[in-house]
Amino acid sequence: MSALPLIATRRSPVARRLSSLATLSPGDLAAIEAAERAAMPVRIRRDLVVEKRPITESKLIVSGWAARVRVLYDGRRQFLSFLLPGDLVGHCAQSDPVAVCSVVALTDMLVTRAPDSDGSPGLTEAYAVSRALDEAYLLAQIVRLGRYNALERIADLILELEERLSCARLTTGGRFRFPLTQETLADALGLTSVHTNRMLQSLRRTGDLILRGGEIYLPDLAALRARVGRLPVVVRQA
Amino acid sequence: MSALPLIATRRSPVARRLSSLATLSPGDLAAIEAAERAAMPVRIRRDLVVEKRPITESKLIVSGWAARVRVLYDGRRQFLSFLLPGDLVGHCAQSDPVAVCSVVALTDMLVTRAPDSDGSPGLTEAYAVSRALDEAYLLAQIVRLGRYNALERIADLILELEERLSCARLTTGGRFRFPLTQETLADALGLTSVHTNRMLQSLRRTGDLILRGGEIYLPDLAALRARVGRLPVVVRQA
DNA sequence: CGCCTTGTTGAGCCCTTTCAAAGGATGTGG
DNA sequence: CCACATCCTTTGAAAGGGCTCAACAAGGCG
Repeated sequence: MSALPLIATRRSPVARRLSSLATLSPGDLAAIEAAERAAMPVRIRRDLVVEKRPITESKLIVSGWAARVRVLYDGRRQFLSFLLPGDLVGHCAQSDPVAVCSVVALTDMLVTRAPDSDGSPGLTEAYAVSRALDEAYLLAQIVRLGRYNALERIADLILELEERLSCARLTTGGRFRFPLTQETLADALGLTSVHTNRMLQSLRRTGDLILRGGEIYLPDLAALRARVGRLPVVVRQA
Repeated sequence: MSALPLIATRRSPVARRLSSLATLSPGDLAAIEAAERAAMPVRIRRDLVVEKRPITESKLIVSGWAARVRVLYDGRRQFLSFLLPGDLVGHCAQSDPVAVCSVVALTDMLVTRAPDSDGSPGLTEAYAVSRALDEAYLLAQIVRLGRYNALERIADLILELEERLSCARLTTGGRFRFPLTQETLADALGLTSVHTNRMLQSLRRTGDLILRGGEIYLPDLAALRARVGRLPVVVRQA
């Protein structure tokens, strides 16, 4: 216990994100650490959840990216949201729930069972806030698809990912790992990969975005936010 | 109590919808009826919820239509979802929640405070399922905007509304009240009202849809569903 | 080194938007 | 019961954003 400050600096991305959502007790953090040690690997392109199948447990992403996805009868594909380290998968209050969409790993991942929140006000609140954020990001996705043009969609989504990764301290000054292919990006943004490619080039030409070796660098976050009118997502009172 | 069957036939749309989500006790139904008697009127175009303001209570729609909405800095508007009789507004598990979008009345409405679910397994489950459905309809909206063309968007949304209104028995054989203007429809579907108008005409010409005097009639639900590949939304095991 | 996935580029087309303007409803007050 | 205002629907013409369909380059991996 005397080493708490030291331990704090060693916290994992998952612990950092959940801590940013609610005040967690030492016991909560210990439970998170234990869960992380028990994490299981999931390979890229594997399904974490399959649409229409019963949901058994709530999972927690330790590392790697996943996405909620729907595939239409004719092969068209739409990513609904991205799932990042510290995000919950399949958290749900009702009995006998059924998955309303699939969840697929976009990278190799580590996934664990989410620590039980019973009896922990901190985890209960963190999970509730996490759910509220999930919903807020779904709404943001709807606005992007409904009312943003291609360039705005790309910029806004990338800014959102930066914002979310920041909660887990997975960014440094507008720079972060970006494992999405242009086709994946396109299927999230309701565009074709060809057009996504051209718009990314446009953002690069204007110097708004530098994308190289699976890493993104946004030199001027504030300017880019202003350009697409982006406000940070807030779900609770300061 | 001896008159239960009679009472059952008199159930309100709200009671019918909530009953379709979970098994409700006579006490639950009584609480719903009491809430309905205490309903307050809300005039068309009034806000039920304002974005960024704290959420105080959970509301229940007794009659009329509303919509969750976001307005961009430049005036562009996007409806996120429609709220129909029996739907909950502002239901939320975390502490100090803030509204992530506004909710505006699309018609004159009656709205009441949602009966407290503490101590009622039936209402607790009904609310949980209602939330799960809300999310499922958000996902459906994302797919519509991301991967459907204009005609498919319109048809799919109208089919969804039919499906949802059916839970409250507010439809009869593919016929139901439809109070949306074409501009509202357009702002929900990420289209312009001009194009929405033309696509509606197209659906009328092909006989898929009859729209007159604020009422819609879908002569062949099954055929229309097949045409847009629509499956019913399911969130729990049968 | 060769395969396979991912990224890039060009040209033409089409769905949807934009910008007007007119036509119909609906409701209110005189 | 008509006049008038307002909101909603309808129509036309032209432009544009994003798509389609290739084909080719480049990069990672076994």
